[in-house]
Amino acid sequence: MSKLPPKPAQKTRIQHQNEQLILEAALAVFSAYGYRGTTVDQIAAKAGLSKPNLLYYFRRKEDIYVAVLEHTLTEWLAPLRLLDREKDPIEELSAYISAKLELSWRNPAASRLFANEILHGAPHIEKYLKGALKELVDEKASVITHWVKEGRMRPVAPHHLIFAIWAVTQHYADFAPQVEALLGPHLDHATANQAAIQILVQGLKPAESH
Amino acid sequence: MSKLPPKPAQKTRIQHQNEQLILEAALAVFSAYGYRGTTVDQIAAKAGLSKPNLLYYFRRKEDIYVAVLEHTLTEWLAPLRLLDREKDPIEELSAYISAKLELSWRNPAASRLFANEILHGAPHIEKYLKGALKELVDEKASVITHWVKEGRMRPVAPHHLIFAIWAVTQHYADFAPQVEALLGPHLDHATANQAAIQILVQGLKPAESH
DNA sequence: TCTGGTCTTGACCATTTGATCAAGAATGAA
DNA sequence: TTCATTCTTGATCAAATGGTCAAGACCAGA
Repeated sequence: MSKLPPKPAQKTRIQHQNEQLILEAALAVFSAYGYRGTTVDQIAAKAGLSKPNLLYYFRRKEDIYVAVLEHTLTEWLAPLRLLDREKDPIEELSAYISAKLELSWRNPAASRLFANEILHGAPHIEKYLKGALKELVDEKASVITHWVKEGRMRPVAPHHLIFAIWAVTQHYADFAPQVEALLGPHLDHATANQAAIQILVQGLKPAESH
Repeated sequence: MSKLPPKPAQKTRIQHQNEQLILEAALAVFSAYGYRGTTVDQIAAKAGLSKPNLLYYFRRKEDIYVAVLEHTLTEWLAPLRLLDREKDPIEELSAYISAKLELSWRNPAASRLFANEILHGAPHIEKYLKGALKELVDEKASVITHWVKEGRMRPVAPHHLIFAIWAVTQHYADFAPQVEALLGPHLDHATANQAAIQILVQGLKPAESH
């Protein structure tokens, strides 16, 4: 919650740099071991700082966690904002799936951090889920409903469609060890991308379109 | 790994009963707080035993965890075995999705325990993933390929289809706080079930079938 | 160079927690 | 009832861990 760094609203060069180091290290460690499984020492070591020095920037372990979590949420949700009701639903949803998959490949740690938080009851982001997130999702759900009404896609429960897209795309990050164990060396981003789009979107094309 | 309970292969009535209590309590606590977030005291309290007494049945905390995890895997995978290559693919896959969803509603703790384990690198079940699980999944993937070859369903990457089904169905257990926050009181099992089947399976119907 | 604020750290503390153990209580077969 | 085995627990320990603090090093503007 409180960032600590002393009085001045103005950040020092060193402050900026070290906070960045800490956030990057914390993301890696928290996402790998969970909140309770992570020690302040681990984060400090990964960031190349001493433990007291790290605690100079973030007074409590929880402050680091919250900072990393909030820092991640924005990026993670950005693609959803792009859904445009004026454009073609199939193309829009396909693009959204691709964007989410790209995030999973590029930053799996962020996905896992988020998954872990929710898996354990989302104690730090309850307000966010019921506030900003719900607002955005409800809006995009209405876009889907709009598409359905216009006959541009088959009827579907919009919220559940969004859940399905999230579930499938984040699965490749969150369950990576399982995916790799089962696909072996055959794991290919392009193939996964194509399969995900086909599975999730094929059935939504309006009846007359093929 | 090692179960401890002394020499006799024969289990006492009390042994059987207390081990059961412990496994149930451990599933609840581990799935809620993760491995590191769980204390032996918590499990003992939930099971109604003293800590030393609990450690009489399972020597180490990790032994309890492994026992619960293995105990869960079998049940969790059972529905997949039922996929029958001789029957209709759409009906078979729909039934599989329903069965998996039913598990998520009935035993979300098991789903979360499993998700947490994989999320953190699957350190305890690596062999299982690459062994028994891979074997089963490869076999069922070949069933899907068989269906495709016979033209009974559209071409699809079989492993990715299985991933998608897992992802969507388990999402309702693993991300329950998010689902509830976004659906509010509108969360309805039947609706979710219908939506999941439609989204995942609709696009797989062969072209001429509608 | 001087100086006030910023940054860094070794030493330390209190608490939590996994695990042990000896001693006693309960159990059940003969 | 007897008694060997199984079961239970209060007391205790060592290690891990989040967090503090005082003292010193460093930095940048005047």
